[in-house]
Amino acid sequence: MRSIRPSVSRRIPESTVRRLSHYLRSLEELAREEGLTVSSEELAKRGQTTAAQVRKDLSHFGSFGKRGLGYQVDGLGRRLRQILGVDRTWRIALIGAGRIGSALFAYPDFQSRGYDCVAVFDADPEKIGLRWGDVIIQSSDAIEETVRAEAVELVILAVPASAAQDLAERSVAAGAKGILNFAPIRLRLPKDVHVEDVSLVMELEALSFAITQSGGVPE
Amino acid sequence: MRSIRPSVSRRIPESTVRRLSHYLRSLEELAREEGLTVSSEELAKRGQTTAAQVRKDLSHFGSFGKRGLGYQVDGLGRRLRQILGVDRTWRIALIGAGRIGSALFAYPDFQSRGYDCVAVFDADPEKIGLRWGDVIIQSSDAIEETVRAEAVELVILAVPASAAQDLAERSVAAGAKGILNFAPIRLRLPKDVHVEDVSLVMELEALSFAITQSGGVPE
DNA sequence: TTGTGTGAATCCCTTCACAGCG
DNA sequence: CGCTGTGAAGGGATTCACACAA
Repeated sequence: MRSIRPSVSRRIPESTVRRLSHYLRSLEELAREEGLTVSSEELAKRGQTTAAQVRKDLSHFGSFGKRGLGYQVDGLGRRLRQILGVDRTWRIALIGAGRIGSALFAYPDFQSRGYDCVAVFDADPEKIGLRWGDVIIQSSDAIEETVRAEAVELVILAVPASAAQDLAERSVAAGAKGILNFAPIRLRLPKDVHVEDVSLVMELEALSFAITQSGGVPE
Repeated sequence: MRSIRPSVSRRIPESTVRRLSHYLRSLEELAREEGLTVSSEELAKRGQTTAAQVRKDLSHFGSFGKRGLGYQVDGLGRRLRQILGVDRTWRIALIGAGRIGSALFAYPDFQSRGYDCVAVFDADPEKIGLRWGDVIIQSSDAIEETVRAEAVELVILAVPASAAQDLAERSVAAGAKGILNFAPIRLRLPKDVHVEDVSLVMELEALSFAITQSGGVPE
């Protein structure tokens, strides 16, 4: 039997993926309320984009709508979850049990959205051995072994910049395929490893720039 | 006297701003090490882009380099700080003193990069009155008054989605010009207010998508 | 000779407009 | 008639290539 997963030859830009996430979020809201179908118009309004954009985005993956009617809310939701790869559970590990790490660990949407944190690592001897929920914090030395043994696919890196590259490389060597990186450096990794950077400083600088440019700050 | 700030008529895309941040980061590293000049080549390598892109990005704001030589590290750094608007102190407020809020508050780069947190708000009566560093957590009811009185320009919103829109509107009404939004909703605000969204779920979904699409998941 | 600054060419994303299906 | 799906057009960002300055 052929693959049932909508996969695609054309390279899909990051911006499209972001919008797909938005559409999924909108569909989840709609499902909670009522409405069996949505139009691209309605999805566009909620996603802060245009109807044509919605249709084009979806068309990369197939024809999910009915002409004259719109899209079925639950049907499209299921397809989007398949497309985004969130119709399954992902095994993730958290590296860094500091402030950001602990905030992330407690983030309610992780578990509920199928991201199952199966390991936590930290370099601080004071933290090693502590129990967080179902997992016990391990030494960073155990990364290779545990990532491999637990079949961790995604790693959340919440450590200082100085440690990030090394820990990332070791995670990847042990089988991790994606990294959500909070450290303020650009990781150098094989190109088949996917990295998403979250840089608070950069976000703030983008705000500073926008406000400065828009003439709020004279002289 | 005319403005000394490099401001520009052409609309600068978000992606360019991101790269400018990267260049600044690279320049700071270079300044710590040695090297009085850098080439666009070198900046490109560190910023994960191309030399032509570096030159094009900078050319939007002026001619900062010397032909045959490159860019002066400290000089370009100063210009970039001006361009990004980080050659000054920004008064910010943190709304939401939960896990994410407290992690952000303690984030060392905030203070060191000129973001001065002058107020913290929370809705939880247990938290109101607590002292964090130099500030005392206030009730969310005080947002209008304090944002105005303290001349807060930037707000970091780290509250549940259900409260975000209201608190954002009130901050803006009191004078805030930019919002760094951690709540998983699209805020609807006047278009002269700048919003940057940080959505952990979306970042994870982007990773899931990339891994799924790159054929890691057969069948 | 080296490396910037920049028009021109290219590529890619978004928008348009409409054919076609329900 | 309503709304999707999609080729074509349009617009913006990136890349190319080279004149030119040090």
